[in-house]
Amino acid sequence: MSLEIEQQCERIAARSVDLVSADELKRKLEVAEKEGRPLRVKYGADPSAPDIHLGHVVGLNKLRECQDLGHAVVFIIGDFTAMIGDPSGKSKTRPQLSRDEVMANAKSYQEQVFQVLDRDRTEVRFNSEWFGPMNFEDVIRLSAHVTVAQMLQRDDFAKRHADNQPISLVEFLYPLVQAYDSVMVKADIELGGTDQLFNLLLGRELQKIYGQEPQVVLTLPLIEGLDGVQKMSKSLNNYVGVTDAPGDMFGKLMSVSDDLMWRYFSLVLCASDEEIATLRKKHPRGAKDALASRIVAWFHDESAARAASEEFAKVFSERQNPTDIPEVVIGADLAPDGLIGLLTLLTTAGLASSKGEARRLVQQGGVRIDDVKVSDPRMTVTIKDGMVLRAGKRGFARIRLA
RNA sequence: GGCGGGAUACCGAAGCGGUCAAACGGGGCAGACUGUAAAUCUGUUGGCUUACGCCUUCGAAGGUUCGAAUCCUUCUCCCGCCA
Repeated sequence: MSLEIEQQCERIAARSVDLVSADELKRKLEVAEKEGRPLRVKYGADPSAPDIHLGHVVGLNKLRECQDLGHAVVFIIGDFTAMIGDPSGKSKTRPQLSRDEVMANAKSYQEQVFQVLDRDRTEVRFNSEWFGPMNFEDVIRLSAHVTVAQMLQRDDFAKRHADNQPISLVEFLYPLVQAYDSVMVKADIELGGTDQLFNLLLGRELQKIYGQEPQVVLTLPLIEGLDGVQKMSKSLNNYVGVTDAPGDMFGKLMSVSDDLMWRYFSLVLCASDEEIATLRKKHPRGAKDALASRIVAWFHDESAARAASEEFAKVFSERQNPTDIPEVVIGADLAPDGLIGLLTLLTTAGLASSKGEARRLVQQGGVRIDDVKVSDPRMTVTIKDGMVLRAGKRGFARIRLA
Protein backbone atom coordinates (compact mmCIF):
# COMPACT_ATOMS: atom_id res chain seq x y z
CA MET A 1 0.00 0.00 0.00
CA SER A 2 2.68 2.45 0.94
CA LEU A 3 4.48 1.45 -2.20
CA GLU A 4 1.49 2.55 -4.15
CA ILE A 5 1.57 5.93 -2.45
CA GLU A 6 5.21 6.12 -3.33
CA GLN A 7 4.36 5.52 -6.96
CA GLN A 8 1.56 8.03 -6.96
CA CYS A 9 3.91 10.59 -5.57
CA GLU A 10 6.37 9.91 -8.31
CA ARG A 11 3.73 10.15 -10.99
CA ILE A 12 2.48 13.42 -9.67
CA ALA A 13 5.95 14.90 -9.33
CA ALA A 14 7.09 13.82 -12.78
CA ARG A 15 8.22 16.69 -15.02
CA SER A 16 7.60 19.18 -12.24
CA VAL A 17 9.90 21.98 -11.16
CA ASP A 18 8.84 22.79 -7.61
CA LEU A 19 7.04 20.55 -5.19
CA VAL A 20 6.15 21.94 -1.78
CA SER A 21 6.44 19.54 -0.28
CA ALA A 22 6.91 15.90 -1.14
CA ASP A 23 6.29 14.87 2.47
CA GLU A 24 3.03 16.77 2.69
CA LEU A 25 1.93 15.27 -0.58
CA LYS A 26 2.64 11.81 0.72
CA ARG A 27 0.71 12.48 3.89
CA LYS A 28 -2.24 13.88 1.99
CA LEU A 29 -2.25 10.85 -0.26
CA GLU A 30 -2.23 8.55 2.72
CA VAL A 31 -5.07 10.33 4.45
CA ALA A 32 -7.06 10.44 1.23
CA GLU A 33 -6.65 6.75 0.74
CA LYS A 34 -7.59 5.98 4.32
CA GLU A 35 -10.70 8.12 4.09
CA GLY A 36 -11.50 6.95 0.61
CA ARG A 37 -11.80 10.42 -0.83
CA PRO A 38 -9.99 11.95 -3.79
CA LEU A 39 -7.62 14.85 -3.37
CA ARG A 40 -8.82 18.16 -4.76
CA VAL A 41 -6.38 19.43 -7.33
CA LYS A 42 -6.94 23.07 -8.12
CA TYR A 43 -6.09 24.79 -11.35
CA GLY A 44 -6.95 28.36 -12.20
CA ALA A 45 -7.71 29.52 -15.72
CA ASP A 46 -7.86 33.02 -17.07
CA PRO A 47 -10.75 33.42 -19.47
CA SER A 48 -9.51 36.67 -20.98
CA ALA A 49 -8.36 34.74 -24.04
CA PRO A 50 -10.84 32.16 -25.30
CA ASP A 51 -8.46 29.65 -26.80
CA ILE A 52 -6.08 27.32 -25.11
CA HIS A 53 -2.72 26.39 -26.55
CA LEU A 54 -0.04 23.81 -25.95
CA GLY A 55 1.30 25.86 -23.06
CA HIS A 56 -1.91 25.16 -21.19
CA VAL A 57 -1.81 21.55 -22.23
CA VAL A 58 1.33 21.05 -20.15
CA GLY A 59 -0.68 21.78 -17.03
CA LEU A 60 -3.78 19.98 -18.22
CA ASN A 61 -1.75 16.85 -18.82
CA LYS A 62 -0.67 16.85 -15.22
CA LEU A 63 -4.23 17.36 -14.07
CA ARG A 64 -5.31 14.45 -16.21
CA GLU A 65 -2.63 12.29 -14.65
CA CYS A 66 -4.00 13.18 -11.23
CA GLN A 67 -7.47 12.28 -12.40
CA ASP A 68 -6.23 8.96 -13.68
CA LEU A 69 -4.88 8.33 -10.20
CA GLY A 70 -8.40 8.84 -8.93
CA HIS A 71 -8.23 12.44 -7.81
CA ALA A 72 -10.57 15.32 -8.55
CA VAL A 73 -9.74 18.47 -10.46
CA VAL A 74 -11.22 21.76 -9.39
CA PHE A 75 -11.04 23.91 -12.47
CA ILE A 76 -11.49 27.53 -11.54
CA ILE A 77 -12.45 30.02 -14.15
CA GLY A 78 -11.32 33.44 -13.08
CA ASP A 79 -14.32 35.22 -14.47
CA PHE A 80 -14.32 37.80 -11.73
CA THR A 81 -10.67 38.53 -12.27
CA ALA A 82 -11.09 38.86 -16.01
CA MET A 83 -13.84 41.37 -15.66
CA ILE A 84 -11.58 43.62 -13.64
CA GLY A 85 -8.76 43.31 -16.13
CA ASP A 86 -5.65 41.28 -15.76
CA PRO A 87 -1.97 42.10 -15.55
CA SER A 88 -0.22 39.82 -17.99
CA GLY A 89 3.25 38.39 -17.65
CA LYS A 90 4.46 41.33 -19.68
CA SER A 91 3.41 43.48 -16.75
CA LYS A 92 0.85 45.30 -18.80
CA THR A 93 -2.74 45.57 -17.84
CA ARG A 94 -5.06 43.67 -20.06
CA PRO A 95 -8.31 45.21 -21.09
CA GLN A 96 -11.22 44.39 -18.95
CA LEU A 97 -13.88 42.23 -20.45
CA SER A 98 -17.63 42.43 -20.25
CA ARG A 99 -19.64 39.75 -18.53
CA ASP A 100 -20.83 38.42 -21.91
CA GLU A 101 -17.34 38.23 -23.32
CA VAL A 102 -16.08 36.41 -20.28
CA MET A 103 -18.92 33.92 -20.36
CA ALA A 104 -18.43 33.26 -24.06
CA ASN A 105 -14.73 32.72 -23.49
CA ALA A 106 -15.36 30.50 -20.51
CA LYS A 107 -17.63 28.34 -22.60
CA SER A 108 -15.17 27.72 -25.43
CA TYR A 109 -12.47 27.30 -22.83
CA GLN A 110 -14.31 24.43 -21.22
CA GLU A 111 -14.99 22.72 -24.52
CA GLN A 112 -11.30 22.77 -25.28
CA VAL A 113 -10.18 21.78 -21.83
CA PHE A 114 -12.17 18.60 -21.89
CA GLN A 115 -10.17 17.37 -24.82
CA VAL A 116 -7.58 16.67 -22.17
CA LEU A 117 -9.43 16.42 -18.88
CA ASP A 118 -11.86 13.81 -17.68
CA ARG A 119 -15.18 15.55 -17.43
CA ASP A 120 -16.48 13.23 -14.75
CA ARG A 121 -13.67 14.01 -12.39
CA THR A 122 -13.73 17.76 -12.93
CA GLU A 123 -15.53 20.36 -10.91
CA VAL A 124 -15.79 23.67 -12.74
CA ARG A 125 -16.13 26.74 -10.57
CA PHE A 126 -16.31 30.43 -11.32
CA ASN A 127 -14.63 32.69 -8.80
CA SER A 128 -17.32 35.33 -9.14
CA GLU A 129 -19.28 32.88 -7.02
CA TRP A 130 -17.44 34.10 -3.93
CA PHE A 131 -15.96 37.39 -5.07
CA GLY A 132 -19.14 38.75 -6.56
CA PRO A 133 -20.96 39.07 -3.22
CA MET A 134 -17.98 40.57 -1.42
CA ASN A 135 -18.13 44.18 -0.39
CA PHE A 136 -15.27 46.57 0.10
CA GLU A 137 -15.02 45.82 3.77
CA ASP A 138 -14.48 42.15 2.97
CA VAL A 139 -11.75 43.10 0.54
CA ILE A 140 -10.00 45.22 3.12
CA ARG A 141 -10.14 42.42 5.66
CA LEU A 142 -8.73 40.01 3.13
CA SER A 143 -5.88 42.28 2.13
CA ALA A 144 -4.96 42.85 5.75
CA HIS A 145 -3.54 39.34 5.82
CA VAL A 146 -0.63 40.15 3.58
CA THR A 147 2.16 42.69 3.90
CA VAL A 148 3.87 44.69 1.20
CA ALA A 149 7.18 43.08 2.14
CA GLN A 150 5.63 39.69 1.49
CA MET A 151 4.40 40.86 -1.86
CA LEU A 152 7.81 42.15 -2.77
CA GLN A 153 9.17 38.67 -2.33
CA ARG A 154 7.60 37.83 -5.62
CA ASP A 155 10.32 37.89 -8.19
CA ASP A 156 8.78 40.12 -10.81
CA PHE A 157 7.47 42.57 -8.22
CA ALA A 158 10.89 42.81 -6.63
CA LYS A 159 12.51 43.37 -9.98
CA ARG A 160 10.09 45.99 -11.09
CA HIS A 161 10.26 47.77 -7.80
CA ALA A 162 14.05 47.84 -7.99
CA ASP A 163 13.91 49.13 -11.55
CA ASN A 164 11.47 51.88 -10.64
CA GLN A 165 8.85 50.26 -12.80
CA PRO A 166 5.24 50.84 -11.88
CA ILE A 167 3.31 48.26 -9.93
CA SER A 168 -0.38 48.79 -9.69
CA LEU A 169 -2.17 48.13 -6.44
CA VAL A 170 -4.49 45.88 -8.38
CA GLU A 171 -1.55 43.68 -9.16
CA PHE A 172 -0.98 43.16 -5.48
CA LEU A 173 -4.55 42.01 -5.24
CA TYR A 174 -4.35 39.29 -7.85
CA PRO A 175 -2.17 36.86 -5.93
CA LEU A 176 -4.51 37.39 -3.03
CA VAL A 177 -7.52 36.66 -5.19
CA GLN A 178 -5.95 33.48 -6.43
CA ALA A 179 -4.93 32.46 -2.94
CA TYR A 180 -8.43 33.05 -1.66
CA ASP A 181 -9.75 30.78 -4.40
CA SER A 182 -7.75 28.01 -2.76
CA VAL A 183 -9.40 28.70 0.56
CA MET A 184 -12.85 28.66 -0.98
CA VAL A 185 -12.45 25.36 -2.78
CA LYS A 186 -10.39 23.77 -0.01
CA ALA A 187 -7.66 22.79 -2.40
CA ASP A 188 -5.34 19.93 -1.48
CA ILE A 189 -2.95 20.57 -4.32
CA GLU A 190 -2.57 23.53 -6.61
CA LEU A 191 -0.89 23.31 -9.95
CA GLY A 192 0.62 26.09 -12.00
CA GLY A 193 3.49 27.23 -14.18
CA THR A 194 6.77 28.16 -12.53
CA ASP A 195 5.79 31.82 -12.80
CA GLN A 196 2.93 31.03 -10.45
CA LEU A 197 5.07 29.81 -7.58
CA PHE A 198 4.57 32.87 -5.44
CA ASN A 199 0.83 32.95 -5.94
CA LEU A 200 0.55 29.27 -5.16
CA LEU A 201 2.58 29.64 -2.00
CA LEU A 202 0.45 32.54 -0.92
CA GLY A 203 -2.48 30.17 -1.20
CA ARG A 204 -0.82 28.07 1.49
CA GLU A 205 -0.38 31.08 3.74
CA LEU A 206 -3.95 32.12 3.39
CA GLN A 207 -5.27 28.64 3.96
CA LYS A 208 -3.34 28.48 7.20
CA ILE A 209 -4.82 31.80 8.26
CA TYR A 210 -8.28 30.45 7.52
CA GLY A 211 -7.59 27.34 9.57
CA GLN A 212 -7.14 24.96 6.68
CA GLU A 213 -4.40 22.54 5.97
CA PRO A 214 -2.15 24.21 3.38
CA GLN A 215 -2.27 22.97 -0.17
CA VAL A 216 0.62 21.19 -1.77
CA VAL A 217 2.16 23.33 -4.45
CA LEU A 218 3.35 21.88 -7.72
CA THR A 219 4.85 23.89 -10.54
CA LEU A 220 5.50 22.81 -14.09
CA PRO A 221 7.88 24.24 -16.67
CA LEU A 222 6.65 26.95 -18.95
CA ILE A 223 6.95 25.69 -22.46
CA GLU A 224 8.77 27.92 -24.92
CA GLY A 225 6.81 29.10 -27.91
CA LEU A 226 7.66 28.80 -31.58
CA ASP A 227 10.37 31.44 -31.30
CA GLY A 228 12.17 29.02 -29.00
CA VAL A 229 12.91 31.64 -26.39
CA GLN A 230 9.88 33.22 -24.84
CA LYS A 231 7.16 31.31 -23.12
CA MET A 232 4.29 30.31 -25.32
CA SER A 233 1.57 32.91 -25.24
CA LYS A 234 -1.08 34.30 -27.42
CA SER A 235 0.08 37.86 -27.08
CA LEU A 236 3.52 36.95 -28.38
CA ASN A 237 1.94 35.05 -31.23
CA ASN A 238 4.27 32.12 -30.75
CA TYR A 239 1.65 29.59 -29.82
CA VAL A 240 0.06 26.46 -31.20
CA GLY A 241 -3.65 26.57 -30.41
CA VAL A 242 -5.52 23.34 -29.85
CA THR A 243 -8.15 24.58 -32.26
CA ASP A 244 -5.65 25.42 -34.99
CA ALA A 245 -6.51 23.81 -38.33
CA PRO A 246 -4.58 20.58 -38.87
CA GLY A 247 -2.39 22.03 -41.59
CA ASP A 248 -1.47 25.09 -39.57
CA MET A 249 -0.87 23.06 -36.47
CA PHE A 250 1.39 20.68 -38.31
CA GLY A 251 3.32 23.47 -40.00
CA LYS A 252 3.81 25.38 -36.78
CA LEU A 253 5.12 22.29 -35.05
CA MET A 254 7.51 21.60 -37.90
CA SER A 255 8.95 25.06 -37.34
CA VAL A 256 9.89 24.26 -33.77
CA SER A 257 13.66 24.17 -33.47
CA ASP A 258 15.38 20.80 -33.21
CA ASP A 259 16.45 21.46 -29.65
CA LEU A 260 13.03 22.48 -28.47
CA MET A 261 11.13 19.60 -29.98
CA TRP A 262 12.26 17.24 -27.21
CA ARG A 263 10.63 19.45 -24.65
CA TYR A 264 7.45 19.29 -26.64
CA PHE A 265 7.67 15.52 -26.68
CA SER A 266 8.08 15.48 -22.94
CA LEU A 267 5.73 18.24 -21.83
CA VAL A 268 2.98 18.03 -24.42
CA LEU A 269 2.99 14.35 -25.27
CA CYS A 270 4.30 13.15 -21.91
CA ALA A 271 6.77 10.95 -23.72
CA SER A 272 9.02 8.97 -21.41
CA ASP A 273 12.76 9.47 -21.30
CA GLU A 274 13.29 6.09 -22.92
CA GLU A 275 10.94 6.96 -25.72
CA ILE A 276 12.69 10.25 -26.30
CA ALA A 277 16.06 8.52 -26.30
CA THR A 278 14.81 6.23 -29.05
CA LEU A 279 13.43 9.11 -31.06
CA ARG A 280 16.70 10.99 -30.77
CA LYS A 281 18.33 8.25 -32.79
CA LYS A 282 16.03 9.02 -35.68
CA HIS A 283 16.61 11.74 -38.19
CA PRO A 284 15.36 15.00 -36.68
CA ARG A 285 13.06 15.56 -39.62
CA GLY A 286 11.36 12.25 -38.93
CA ALA A 287 11.14 12.85 -35.21
CA LYS A 288 9.60 16.25 -35.77
CA ASP A 289 7.13 14.77 -38.20
CA ALA A 290 6.17 12.26 -35.52
CA LEU A 291 5.75 15.05 -32.99
CA ALA A 292 3.54 17.09 -35.28
CA SER A 293 1.55 14.06 -36.40
CA ARG A 294 0.83 12.90 -32.88
CA ILE A 295 -0.30 16.29 -31.72
CA VAL A 296 -2.52 16.82 -34.75
CA ALA A 297 -3.97 13.34 -34.30
CA TRP A 298 -4.71 14.15 -30.68
CA PHE A 299 -6.61 17.35 -31.29
CA HIS A 300 -8.08 16.33 -34.62
CA ASP A 301 -7.71 12.75 -35.80
CA GLU A 302 -5.35 10.29 -37.43
CA SER A 303 -6.43 10.96 -40.96
CA ALA A 304 -6.08 14.70 -40.53
CA ALA A 305 -2.58 14.12 -39.21
CA ARG A 306 -1.65 11.93 -42.15
CA ALA A 307 -3.05 14.42 -44.61
CA ALA A 308 -1.23 17.30 -42.95
CA SER A 309 2.05 15.43 -43.02
CA GLU A 310 1.68 14.55 -46.69
CA GLU A 311 0.64 18.05 -47.59
CA PHE A 312 3.58 19.50 -45.74
CA ALA A 313 6.04 17.26 -47.54
CA LYS A 314 4.44 18.11 -50.84
CA VAL A 315 4.52 21.86 -50.40
CA PHE A 316 7.77 22.37 -48.52
CA SER A 317 9.97 19.43 -49.43
CA GLU A 318 8.89 19.02 -53.02
CA ARG A 319 7.93 22.64 -53.50
CA GLN A 320 4.71 21.72 -55.18
CA ASN A 321 1.49 23.61 -55.01
CA PRO A 322 -0.78 22.72 -52.12
CA THR A 323 -3.93 20.72 -52.70
CA ASP A 324 -6.28 23.45 -51.65
CA ILE A 325 -5.52 26.85 -53.03
CA PRO A 326 -7.77 29.73 -52.13
CA GLU A 327 -9.49 31.13 -55.17
CA VAL A 328 -9.55 34.80 -55.98
CA VAL A 329 -11.97 36.21 -58.47
CA ILE A 330 -10.67 39.07 -60.57
CA GLY A 331 -13.42 41.31 -61.84
CA ALA A 332 -13.46 42.41 -65.46
CA ASP A 333 -13.25 46.02 -64.34
CA LEU A 334 -9.83 45.36 -62.85
CA ALA A 335 -8.58 43.50 -65.84
CA PRO A 336 -9.79 45.00 -69.10
CA ASP A 337 -9.07 42.61 -71.97
CA GLY A 338 -7.76 40.16 -69.37
CA LEU A 339 -4.72 42.32 -68.70
CA ILE A 340 -3.70 43.39 -65.25
CA GLY A 341 -0.61 44.91 -63.67
CA LEU A 342 1.39 42.35 -61.72
CA LEU A 343 1.43 44.45 -58.55
CA THR A 344 -2.30 45.06 -58.69
CA LEU A 345 -2.84 41.37 -59.17
CA LEU A 346 -0.78 40.55 -56.09
CA THR A 347 -2.57 43.02 -53.88
CA THR A 348 -6.07 42.13 -55.03
CA ALA A 349 -5.24 38.46 -54.55
CA GLY A 350 -4.41 39.32 -50.96
CA LEU A 351 -0.83 38.15 -51.28
CA ALA A 352 0.57 41.59 -50.52
CA SER A 353 -0.91 44.30 -48.38
CA SER A 354 0.39 47.17 -50.47
CA LYS A 355 1.91 47.70 -53.87
CA GLY A 356 5.18 48.52 -52.20
CA GLU A 357 5.18 45.15 -50.52
CA ALA A 358 4.18 43.49 -53.77
CA ARG A 359 7.06 45.20 -55.55
CA ARG A 360 9.47 44.01 -52.91
CA LEU A 361 8.22 40.47 -53.21
CA VAL A 362 8.73 40.51 -56.96
CA GLN A 363 12.15 42.14 -56.76
CA GLN A 364 13.28 39.59 -54.21
CA GLY A 365 12.32 36.77 -56.49
CA GLY A 366 9.46 35.49 -54.39
CA VAL A 367 6.72 35.55 -56.98
CA ARG A 368 5.77 32.83 -59.41
CA ILE A 369 2.96 32.49 -61.88
CA ASP A 370 2.17 28.89 -62.73
CA ASP A 371 5.59 27.97 -61.36
CA VAL A 372 7.42 30.45 -63.54
CA LYS A 373 9.35 33.09 -61.67
CA VAL A 374 8.49 36.66 -62.57
CA SER A 375 10.94 39.39 -61.76
CA ASP A 376 9.68 42.56 -63.41
CA PRO A 377 7.41 44.56 -61.09
CA ARG A 378 6.18 46.57 -64.04
CA MET A 379 5.00 43.61 -66.03
CA THR A 380 1.45 43.25 -67.21
CA VAL A 381 -0.08 39.85 -66.78
CA THR A 382 -2.49 38.20 -69.14
CA ILE A 383 -4.96 36.46 -66.90
CA LYS A 384 -5.81 32.88 -67.57
CA ASP A 385 -8.63 31.36 -65.61
CA GLY A 386 -7.21 28.98 -63.05
CA MET A 387 -3.66 30.29 -63.08
CA VAL A 388 -1.79 29.87 -59.80
CA LEU A 389 -0.05 32.81 -58.23
CA ARG A 390 2.57 32.10 -55.61
CA ALA A 391 4.14 34.65 -53.32
CA GLY A 392 6.87 33.43 -51.05
CA LYS A 393 6.74 29.99 -49.52
CA ARG A 394 3.27 30.16 -48.13
CA GLY A 395 1.22 32.52 -50.24
CA PHE A 396 -0.95 30.92 -52.90
CA ALA A 397 -3.94 32.06 -54.91
CA ARG A 398 -5.79 30.55 -57.82
CA ILE A 399 -7.04 33.25 -60.11
CA ARG A 400 -10.57 33.07 -61.45
CA LEU A 401 -11.98 35.38 -64.05
CA ALA A 402 -15.29 36.93 -63.19
C1' G B 1 1.35 69.38 -2.88
C1' G B 2 6.74 70.19 -4.57
C1' C B 3 10.70 68.56 -7.97
C1' G B 4 12.55 65.83 -11.99
C1' G B 5 12.27 62.26 -16.27
C1' G B 6 9.66 60.65 -20.55
C1' A B 7 6.11 60.08 -25.14
C1' U B 8 10.01 58.34 -32.13
C1' A B 9 7.82 53.70 -37.22
C1' C B 10 5.18 46.41 -35.38
C1' C B 11 8.26 46.40 -30.50
C1' G B 12 12.72 48.28 -27.95
C1' A B 13 15.86 52.32 -28.75
C1' A B 14 19.18 56.45 -31.25
C1' G B 15 18.56 61.21 -33.20
C1' C B 16 18.41 67.23 -30.47
C1' G B 17 17.52 72.93 -36.87
C1' G B 18 18.82 70.99 -43.06
C1' U B 19 22.64 65.42 -45.61
C1' C B 20 15.74 62.12 -41.60
C1' A B 21 11.10 57.95 -44.21
C1' A B 22 14.49 58.66 -39.62
C1' A B 23 20.91 54.88 -37.01
C1' C B 24 20.91 50.21 -34.29
C1' G B 25 18.60 45.68 -32.17
C1' G B 26 14.36 42.45 -32.09
C1' G B 27 10.26 40.83 -34.85
C1' G B 28 8.17 40.29 -39.82
C1' C B 29 8.88 39.22 -45.01
C1' A B 30 11.95 37.35 -49.15
C1' G B 31 16.20 34.69 -51.14
C1' A B 32 20.19 31.02 -50.74
C1' C B 33 21.20 26.59 -48.42
C1' U B 34 18.70 22.37 -46.22
C1' G B 35 16.18 17.65 -43.31
C1' U B 36 11.30 21.36 -42.37
C1' A B 37 7.78 26.97 -42.01
C1' A B 38 14.80 23.99 -37.71
C1' A B 39 19.74 26.17 -37.80
C1' U B 40 22.95 29.43 -40.67
C1' C B 41 23.98 33.32 -44.20
C1' U B 42 22.17 37.46 -47.35
C1' G B 43 18.68 41.04 -48.62
C1' U B 44 14.45 43.75 -47.28
C1' U B 45 11.00 46.23 -43.88
C1' G B 46 5.54 53.81 -44.40
C1' G B 47 2.14 54.85 -48.85
C1' C B 48 1.59 56.20 -54.15
C1' U B 49 4.56 56.11 -58.68
C1' U B 50 7.87 52.56 -64.52
C1' A B 51 10.79 56.52 -62.97
C1' C B 52 12.05 61.98 -61.65
C1' G B 53 9.30 62.66 -57.67
C1' C B 54 5.10 63.32 -54.51
C1' C B 55 2.30 62.33 -49.93
C1' U B 56 1.74 60.79 -44.74
C1' U B 57 4.64 59.60 -40.11
C1' C B 58 8.48 61.10 -34.72
C1' G B 59 2.00 62.07 -28.12
C1' A B 60 -1.90 66.56 -29.74
C1' A B 61 -2.71 71.55 -31.33
C1' G B 62 -0.58 76.07 -32.50
C1' G B 63 3.99 79.15 -33.39
C1' U B 64 9.30 80.63 -34.84
C1' U B 65 12.23 79.59 -39.37
C1' C B 66 13.72 79.56 -46.29
C1' G B 67 13.62 74.75 -43.59
C1' A B 68 11.52 71.28 -37.42
C1' A B 69 11.41 64.54 -34.91
C1' U B 70 14.89 68.36 -33.41
C1' C B 71 13.54 75.49 -31.01
C1' C B 72 9.07 78.11 -28.41
C1' U B 73 3.85 78.00 -26.32
C1' U B 74 -0.32 75.45 -24.62
C1' C B 75 -2.52 70.76 -23.88
C1' U B 76 -2.93 65.27 -23.08
C1' C B 77 -0.93 60.93 -21.17
C1' C B 78 2.93 58.03 -18.56
C1' C B 79 6.90 57.34 -14.88
C1' G B 80 10.06 58.35 -10.69
C1' C B 81 11.71 61.03 -6.31
C1' C B 82 10.48 64.06 -1.95
C1' A B 83 6.28 65.22 1.03
